[in-house]
Amino acid sequence: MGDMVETTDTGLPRAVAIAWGMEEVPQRGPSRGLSHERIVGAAIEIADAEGLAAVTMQAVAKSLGFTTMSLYRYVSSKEELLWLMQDAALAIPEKLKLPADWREALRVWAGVIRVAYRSHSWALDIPRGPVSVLMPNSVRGANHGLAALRDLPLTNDEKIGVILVISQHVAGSVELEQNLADQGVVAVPAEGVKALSEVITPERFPHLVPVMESGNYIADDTPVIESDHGIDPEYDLGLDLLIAGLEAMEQQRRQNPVDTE
Amino acid sequence: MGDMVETTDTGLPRAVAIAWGMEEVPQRGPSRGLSHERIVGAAIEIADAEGLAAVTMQAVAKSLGFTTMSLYRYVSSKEELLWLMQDAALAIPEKLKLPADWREALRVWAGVIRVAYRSHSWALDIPRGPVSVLMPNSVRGANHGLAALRDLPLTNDEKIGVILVISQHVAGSVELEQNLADQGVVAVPAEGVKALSEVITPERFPHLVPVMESGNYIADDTPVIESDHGIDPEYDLGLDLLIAGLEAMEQQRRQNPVDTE
DNA sequence: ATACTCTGTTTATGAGTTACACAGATACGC
DNA sequence: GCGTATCTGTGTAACTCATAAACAGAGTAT
Repeated sequence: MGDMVETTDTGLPRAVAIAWGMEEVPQRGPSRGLSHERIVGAAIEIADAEGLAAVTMQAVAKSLGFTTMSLYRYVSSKEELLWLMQDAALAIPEKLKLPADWREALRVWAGVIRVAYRSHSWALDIPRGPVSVLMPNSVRGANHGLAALRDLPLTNDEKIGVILVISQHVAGSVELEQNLADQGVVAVPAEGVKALSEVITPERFPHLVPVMESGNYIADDTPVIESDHGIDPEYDLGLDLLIAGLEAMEQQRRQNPVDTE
Repeated sequence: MGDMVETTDTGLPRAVAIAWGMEEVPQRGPSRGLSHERIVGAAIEIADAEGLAAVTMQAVAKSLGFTTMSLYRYVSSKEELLWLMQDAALAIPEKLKLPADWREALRVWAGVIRVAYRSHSWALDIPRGPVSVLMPNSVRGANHGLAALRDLPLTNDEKIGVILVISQHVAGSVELEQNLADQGVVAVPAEGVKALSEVITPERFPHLVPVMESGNYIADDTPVIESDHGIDPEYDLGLDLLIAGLEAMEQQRRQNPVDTE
């Protein structure tokens, strides 16, 4: 179940209302010294510089020159702040010029999302749930994805499925990239490889061992060169496969039409 | 960069050594009252029952009838315990009978991974990084994935890419499912939908709005029936597309061979 | 003017990880 | 056998966090 999400009087999660600029600014009290924008901006700066774990209410408040508790006048919990950060970090342009060919369009779209994730990869550590889906940049992203798929003979549900799958692939590959990067490439020294080879034997893992030996699966000591063994190939491969799969589906649909409403 | 990972004298991360049963049991002191297995088991029980957030060193120790600090004789940090939990939760059988046809084999393989993830979905909240890759069940999974791809005309690097992409899809869809489930379906009441419709207009989001209106994208109030609107379709769609993409790639390779070593 | 409401602050609580020092248990070297 | 080094589980305590509660003052509506 999970704890309840703070909602406004419209029934929308507060984070959603804030992100869409729908929160009513109070009239009566003293004028405010802070704003959601400034708070979220400060939090993002910290996350960029020192990682999401360094984003504490105290750190954010301090960087703004306010006390910790003052933030709670703008945000009802840290979770809410994280949602606002996630949305703000994933900036997607409202207007996006997409190529006519759907393949190209999908590539451009995926690229835009990828750039957004990569520029603030900590945003992926914040759970994406029903709240995130209603946030402005998520909505913008979905709109563009559907635009790219416009001419494909798919049902609405299928189109939504496709953009979900693709954006998940993008998110997954960026996340992998990030995790490999910041767990600080565990270069296994020669002695470690020897120890492992006593449990990872060809008899127990007949398909894996040959691949490991021929490739750079385990980097024995040699510090993995970043640019060389990045996961761009993994991103490209996945996208290529998905697009090729869609082409096949398109072919099939053209021969065997389905009511796409 | 991230903090350093605790390693043994072989240079392997301690979690890896423990999981493979390579840690040397001390000789001299009093006999041990606990074991890694019992600790990890207790932690998993808690995670299953109350979620990963409920797994605190204190909770685990208490459920075993020991003090919090006693755990640190077995595990050098909470992070290490989490890695052990992740591996133990993702139990993959060492032997797995795969169909001859690679398409079927991939489906079976993906299904096995999916079942593992689903049975302890909190395991997905633990970052998968270079350490995870060396853990026994990860190695087992990779081995089976490569077995499924045995007959495809791909290079080793491509095969690794494919199993990465697929397992990422599986992980992503289970994670989505979990997040939707435990953020407790934010059913937006009618008033909220109305508020949203003032910012999510057909003019600003021409491709999205029609889809939303025709489908069940936003569930307005009506409590979403679990079984109905699950994300099985999303999982299936992604897997279908990837497999269709691989078929296309196979075709192309058979006509235009490449040295797959 | 007066009452109401909102501001930012101070203070305090409770949960969490983990360092450190201790008393006792156990096996190894002689 | 005996001492010694080593390992056990425990108690205490330091430190970091999120956040509840009460408060004094600022600004607006009546």
